[in-house]
Amino acid sequence: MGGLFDLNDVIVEDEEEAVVVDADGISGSSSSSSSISVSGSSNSCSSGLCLELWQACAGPLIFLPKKGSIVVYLPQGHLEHVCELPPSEFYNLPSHVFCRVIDVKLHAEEATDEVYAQVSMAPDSEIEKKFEEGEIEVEYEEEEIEGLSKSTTPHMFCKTLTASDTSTHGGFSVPRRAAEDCFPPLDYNQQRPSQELVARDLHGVEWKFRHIYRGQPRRHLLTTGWSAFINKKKLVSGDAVLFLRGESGELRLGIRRATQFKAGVPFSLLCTESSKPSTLFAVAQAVSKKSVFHISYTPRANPSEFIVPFSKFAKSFNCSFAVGMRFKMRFETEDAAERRYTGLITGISDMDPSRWPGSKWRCLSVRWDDDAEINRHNRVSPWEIDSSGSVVGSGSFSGLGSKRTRTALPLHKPDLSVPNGTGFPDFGESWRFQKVLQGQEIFGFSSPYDGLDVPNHRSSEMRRCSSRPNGFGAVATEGHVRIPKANSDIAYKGIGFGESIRFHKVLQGQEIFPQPQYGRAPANIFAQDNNGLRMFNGVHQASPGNGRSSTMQNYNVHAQPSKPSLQASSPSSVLMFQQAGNQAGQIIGNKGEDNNYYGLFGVTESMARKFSTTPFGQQDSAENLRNKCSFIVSEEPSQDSLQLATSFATDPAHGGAKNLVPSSKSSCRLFGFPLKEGVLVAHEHGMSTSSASPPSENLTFSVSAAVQSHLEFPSSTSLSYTKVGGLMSSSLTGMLV
Amino acid sequence: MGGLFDLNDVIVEDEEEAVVVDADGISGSSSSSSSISVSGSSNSCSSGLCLELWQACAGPLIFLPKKGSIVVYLPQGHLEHVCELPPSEFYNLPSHVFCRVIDVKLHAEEATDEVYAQVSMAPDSEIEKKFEEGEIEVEYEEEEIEGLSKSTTPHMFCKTLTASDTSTHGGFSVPRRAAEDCFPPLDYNQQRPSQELVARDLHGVEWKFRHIYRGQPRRHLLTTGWSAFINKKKLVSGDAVLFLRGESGELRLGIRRATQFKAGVPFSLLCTESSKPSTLFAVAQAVSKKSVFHISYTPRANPSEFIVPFSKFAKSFNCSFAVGMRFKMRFETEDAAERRYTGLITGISDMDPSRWPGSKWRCLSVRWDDDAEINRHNRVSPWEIDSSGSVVGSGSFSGLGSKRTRTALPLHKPDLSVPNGTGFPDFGESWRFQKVLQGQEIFGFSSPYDGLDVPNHRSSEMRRCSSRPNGFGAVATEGHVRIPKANSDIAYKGIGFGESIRFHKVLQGQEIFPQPQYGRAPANIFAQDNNGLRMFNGVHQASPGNGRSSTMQNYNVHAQPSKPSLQASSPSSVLMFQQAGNQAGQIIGNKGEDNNYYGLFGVTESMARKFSTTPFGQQDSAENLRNKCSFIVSEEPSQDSLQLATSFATDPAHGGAKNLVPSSKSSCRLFGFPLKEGVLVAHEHGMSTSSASPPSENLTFSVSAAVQSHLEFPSSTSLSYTKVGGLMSSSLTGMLV
DNA sequence: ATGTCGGCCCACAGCCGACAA
DNA sequence: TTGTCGGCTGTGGGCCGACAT
Repeated sequence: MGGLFDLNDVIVEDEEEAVVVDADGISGSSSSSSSISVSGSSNSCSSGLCLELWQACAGPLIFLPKKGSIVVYLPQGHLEHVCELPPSEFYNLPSHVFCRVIDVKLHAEEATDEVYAQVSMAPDSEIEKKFEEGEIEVEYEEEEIEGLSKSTTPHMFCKTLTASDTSTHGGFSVPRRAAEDCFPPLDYNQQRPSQELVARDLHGVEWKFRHIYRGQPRRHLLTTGWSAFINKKKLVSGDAVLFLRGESGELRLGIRRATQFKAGVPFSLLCTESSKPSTLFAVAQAVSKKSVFHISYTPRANPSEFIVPFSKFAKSFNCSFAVGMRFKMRFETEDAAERRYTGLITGISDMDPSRWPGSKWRCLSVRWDDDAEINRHNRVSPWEIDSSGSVVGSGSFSGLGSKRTRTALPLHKPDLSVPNGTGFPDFGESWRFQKVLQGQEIFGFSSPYDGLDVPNHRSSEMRRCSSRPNGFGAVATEGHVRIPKANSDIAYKGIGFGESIRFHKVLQGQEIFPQPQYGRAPANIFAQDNNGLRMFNGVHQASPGNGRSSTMQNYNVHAQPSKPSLQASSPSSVLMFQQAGNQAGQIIGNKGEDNNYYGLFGVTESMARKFSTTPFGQQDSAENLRNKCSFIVSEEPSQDSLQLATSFATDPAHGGAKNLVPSSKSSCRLFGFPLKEGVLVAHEHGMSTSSASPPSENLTFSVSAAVQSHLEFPSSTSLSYTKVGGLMSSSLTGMLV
Repeated sequence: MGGLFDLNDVIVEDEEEAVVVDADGISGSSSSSSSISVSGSSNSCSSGLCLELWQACAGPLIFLPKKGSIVVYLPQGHLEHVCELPPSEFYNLPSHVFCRVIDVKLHAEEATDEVYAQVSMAPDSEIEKKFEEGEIEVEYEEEEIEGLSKSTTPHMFCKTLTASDTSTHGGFSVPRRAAEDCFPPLDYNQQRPSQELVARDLHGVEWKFRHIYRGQPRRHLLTTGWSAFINKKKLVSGDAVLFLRGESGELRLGIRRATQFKAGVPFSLLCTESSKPSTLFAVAQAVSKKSVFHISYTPRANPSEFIVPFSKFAKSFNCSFAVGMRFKMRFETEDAAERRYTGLITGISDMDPSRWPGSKWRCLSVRWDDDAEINRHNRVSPWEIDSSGSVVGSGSFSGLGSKRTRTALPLHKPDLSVPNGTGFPDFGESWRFQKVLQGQEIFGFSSPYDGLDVPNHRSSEMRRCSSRPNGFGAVATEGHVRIPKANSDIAYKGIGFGESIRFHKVLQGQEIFPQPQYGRAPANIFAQDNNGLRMFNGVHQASPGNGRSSTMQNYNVHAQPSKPSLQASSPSSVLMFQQAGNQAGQIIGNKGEDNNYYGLFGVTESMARKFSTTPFGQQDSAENLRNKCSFIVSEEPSQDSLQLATSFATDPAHGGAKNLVPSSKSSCRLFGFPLKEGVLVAHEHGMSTSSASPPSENLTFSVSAAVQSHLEFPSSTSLSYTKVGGLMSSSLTGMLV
């Protein structure tokens, strides 16, 4: 019995004390839960509740906003998240609110260890305006969106508890790898090596376990102290525990209860402390007054993603979705693993047509491929769909996801060197810009469809996806407003065109190194397979051969052998094109299938392919048009919008528009350069590639179409083109009657 | 081992289910606590939470208002009761609000079994008005005020748990009497008689215990099932359990946790569910709008009696309190027993002079005789003092409590045979009543003091105790408006003089049987010891020889051998006089001892003694004056009041007053007859004593003095003397300039 | 590699009368 | 009469390797 020591009386405190820790030293004042203030990407784990542990408990798929970052707040999602009858004021909120994250505090409920966050946000009208005008460029950092757990916490494991683990009869059987990876090494020379482990939970409470290596065959076990933990935490078979070894070797201990949305009451809450401080009324008030508001976010209790990173949201704006499209989505499986599921978009319609018409919240009706699964909504939001883009259906249809796109007509480029006072060109100025416009083009919509038995609706089915009924956002312009990295302390008042001067310089090195995302490796952008040009966004974590994301796997297989000229290594951030014969675009006008959208489409992949052979300048416009015009939907088929769309495409009388008609056939290599990516490139390459490209390559064009059927205010469409300080800026502005 | 049976698996449900029961069949909708609606004196105990059990758990001293009864709501007390910062509106409430009790729902907290009640009350301006005008007569039913447990629940016992009872080592030792009284009989022929007991707690949850009679010597024990109960309820040594056998033999089981106000957190709550629905703001709003409001009353958590039965409150208005007076008060001791404590009034002042000037809430500063005791306030409200009246101090002073008194000038007696339509005389009508009044008298204040070294303040110290700053209540009239019994469904609109006709009849039997209180036995009223006349209120439950209420014990000893003419048996409801030499009265003008009252006094005991030698008619007036003029206090010494007082006493020019000046030396046997007591007497004696007394003895006199220093409205003083229908009624009404 | 089980030990809940207050 | 204690016993927590997957 050598080496056996009794831990019976050194386990943990018996009292359930509320341990409040706050990394900022400013107490969260919540006595019933632990808390930590998260500022930026600070990984400080000194107190009980550390970011990594929180994120690990929340799960890898949980998005945690960062202080200073920009997010989109979705009232509808919030409504789903809380168990509160909203006041009528709440319904006056827009369907989405662009916000700057003021503060994020991490909490864990004292009783259940349920993780939640209290997020303070300030509606940001600047961002909103810029987004509407298409001036915000989506910065792509998946790390900001997805969880940090895997990348930043090397030594961790999560095990779903077995019946044996949770019975009173014995202890906890530690998987060998996990023990070797996370626990201090044992002296295996002893007959029964053992040691005492001390791990702190989310509240900073210490738990002590006897860790022994014994049995025949040998295995790692936690014995003494384990049942106390099980009992205190009320863990049952099916719940999961996770151990996490910090940098300095200290152990963290978290739990993930089994998701129990199925049969009625979730274990956790639905209506507990974490939902208290929200009070939708306060939110409604604050949002309408553009002042800071506070929400409580309990990610595991209700998977309603009502705070979405701006980039994810914006990207979804740029993606095409159509009935019949196939897609993938990531989910957490019951055993806390991650898994991709595929499904089919069966309809596109408002979730709540009366209260939030035009909202994209769960606007996609879907049917999942594996039917019997519950736990998944049959309505999803566009941004929930895997960012790698849509997946090819059964040979009949091609969805398109693009990494970097723009929204609609008209497009213009801001004056980078001589910003005006506001940072935005006003209406009068836009005419000035028109003079210098060049290389831009307006397309009508000619979108043959195939598959799905819906007859010729084509362009008449075009709808603009207006985020608000009054249709602001009808004019989208492209600017180069940079969204600062999430963890920055950059005052967001300062991010106007003044900053864009900096971009001017770094743009020098941009050239043909697009999208170096994730900061991990240079991007592999273009992959051409037998059928045409494909762009990948392959940042899925498919373990080769496990068959889970076989579709993506296949794309990788296709892409890699045929890699083109550019330096390419990791499959991150790759746009994906699909060859679909000569179909110029896919428009599914599935009239009436869902309640109030007749159909939805964007300028599709094949359209882009077609334009990809045009010379550079025009190319860019075409690409932008394709991207920006996706998701053009309005509530009713309107002759106005139809006329506008076709007039852009055909009427040369629109000021300067005729100059923008694309000629044809150029490389698409310069498509989709977010300015921020340029910055990243410059940083990564040390500004070393500053000279090669011709001046025109420094330009970024975008096209926005003002298509608005409800004319609550004068919609304008303008086109302008200006060159200032070596940078060309274009804007198309046209008055819509 | 015969007779042993295993109950281990039939104990109780392990799940802590919320059992909601409602005797009305209308669910209380509270899922976290049991509830029952109490209507009137319904003793229905069919559901889990029965009134008797609730009252037993609350304790015998807890007042539980009844639906339909009249109570006084005291905002200051409410403030002490809750843990809520009151809104400013709350401070605008009057210091006391007369209310009709609309509904009472009994609850018990699910987690702690803490009993609480949710009371709905409606401010009743009629009652308020009538009270101010002195038209309301205090009906005396102690049962309404005190708990019902003793009188209505015959088979019950309460035992404070010993260390052995609560240890895991053994079971619960049942006192023999208790077991025999409450439990089904055992078959004592068996060697170890045992049975299974099933008892339901406040929530209706069943608990099963093995009841065995064993050991040497034999004793009753609860074994199997007991520790489960202890553990579930988290009972510790010092807490008490109580068993209660209902009519149909079913067992009830309640707990009374040890009071733990001493060291910080009371076990129970301070801020739990029961305090939620109050929200002082809502109360403030409702009261100001005279609409129904709801409060939550947790009697054991905080002994703040902020709902007082009207009779108790009104009676306290009629009692004299003066600095230096000795008094008794009942308390629950730590072992859940009842005990009287005595103390000395050391000051009379506003508790919160700025916010509630003139409020009687805890207006008495007291010093307790047994010093070291905590748990007791050093400020008490007048109505908390034992209803039997004050107790004689250390030979220096005698307080006097009278059963039935009136308030102030002017007083009049209603027309018993011709009720007016409203049931209440208005001011004009009071003149009409004056005609039929008779036998009433007004006394000035001539109040020599002795004891306590305060110099000659006497009448100059006289203050009117105005319950509201504007001094309503300055004119009090006497009527015979009867407050219906609490449990009655009598519409309170109908309680006018019509009913008082009844009094007319029962008054016949009134004669000299005063204060048959508690409805238990004929009253022993007068007891004369060596030093003089004493009146007892001896309804304490002093177990002889335990030394707990030795003072009262002594009084009893004194009283009984010398009982006077009246039939007297139990020591209930006995007025007590104390001979204090020739000291005519005790007026302590302890100027400045408390903040804004210079002093306070009523017509004191010695005054009454002095008058007790006068012939009957005057006697009665004197008594009434003493009672009614008690608590005459104004914020400042006023010449007006002084003049008035002395003029009453000395000026024979006041109409009829000279007739009423007490001559001297008569028995005090007729002092202090509340009309209601007359009723009770009549009931108890079956109207049998209707003839013997001379006509004058059938009269009831009362004198009220309108002594108001702040003349916000014309104070009036009138005196009239009338004989109507064999009843003499007098009223003095004089206009005070 | 690890989930489950039987064997075993031991702490403690809990029933008993003895004893004393 | 009843509070506390020592004695006794049964239950179940919990550590162990065996065995099977």
